[in-house]
Amino acid sequence: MQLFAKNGYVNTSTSKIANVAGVSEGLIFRHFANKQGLLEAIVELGLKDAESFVLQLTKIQDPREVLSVALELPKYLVGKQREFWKLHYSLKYQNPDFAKKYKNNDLFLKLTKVLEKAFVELKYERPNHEAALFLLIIGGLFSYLVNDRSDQQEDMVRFLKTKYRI
Amino acid sequence: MQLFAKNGYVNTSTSKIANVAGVSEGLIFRHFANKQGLLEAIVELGLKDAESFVLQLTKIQDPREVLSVALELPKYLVGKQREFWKLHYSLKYQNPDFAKKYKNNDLFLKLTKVLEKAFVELKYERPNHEAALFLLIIGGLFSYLVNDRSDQQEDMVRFLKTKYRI
DNA sequence: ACTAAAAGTGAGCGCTTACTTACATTTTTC
DNA sequence: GAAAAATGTAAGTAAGCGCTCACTTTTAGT
Repeated sequence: MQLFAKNGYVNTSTSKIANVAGVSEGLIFRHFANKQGLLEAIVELGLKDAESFVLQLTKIQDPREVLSVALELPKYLVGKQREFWKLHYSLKYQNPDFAKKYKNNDLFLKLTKVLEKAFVELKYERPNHEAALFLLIIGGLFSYLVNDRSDQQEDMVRFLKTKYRI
Repeated sequence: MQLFAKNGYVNTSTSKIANVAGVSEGLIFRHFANKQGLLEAIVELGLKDAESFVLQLTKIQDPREVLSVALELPKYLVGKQREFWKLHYSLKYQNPDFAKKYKNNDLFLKLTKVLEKAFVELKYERPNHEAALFLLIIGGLFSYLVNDRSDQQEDMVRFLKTKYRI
């Protein structure tokens, strides 16, 4: 994951991976059918964290709390698995197979529904649009962090919390 | 640009480029020092459009009109140069040289200042934060379009225009 | 018509790539 | 404790990569 995140999938050779991991190159191909298989195993592992975070969100009652915690999602996840999220963004625009698989992932769908419910309870006029906008903003916070602009991210989160009165 | 945008920089070989362009591979290296040089020439060309759009923005007087036109920026630019912006996003996470060069580009800086001025004139309480948020949202609209979700983009733009009362 | 520069060609070089294969060692199973 | 299965290795392989180079063709000025 470190190598893929740092140099990109295509620029990371299996020989380099084996070297850094301290095993022979052939072993990679015994455990995973091919290079893409290794990638998929890595991604699967990394997604588990995100899933458990969203699961926690669904259990929160207070809608303001839901929004507040959702705003912390980028910082929490990127802080915990920086390499994985860098990798995530690089793959999105680099690896067609990954992009396709990712679109079918229901993680963001779940998150949207939780946000929608919160905006309904807060009696916003158009909760589904508000949820979509909120998700878009969260995406922006992610890219702040992945691109090493955590100061801007902190500042923006603070501003958003006052703007949304949470 | 088409090939780079579709398959990524690393996955596009110079021989393929020459083949599609209908010239010999050697010619690429006579006109541009190397593969990276070809990329830079392509990017330079594509950025010109974006620059002229931002220049137009600076000439608009009415602050509401500034915001309204700024919201149309993604649709306008991606519509005009779809391949270029796909390429842009893929490079951002794939090509370190490009990412570095892009950070120093003052295009987004100019855009921020125009937005700040508009929010000052509209008497928003914290115009610089509002401008940063607006820019973040515009970035999200870009990624909608680049990832083939233009319906969502249209819908979101309409929602934002009512939300910002423009 | 001559000429020098510019534009274009394509074979091929050295190197790296993902992946295979033949073989050795360790672990599991009964 | 031996057979079987799983795990590991090292030395390959063919294909593809960016790039070079000796060469031919086209263009433009006198």
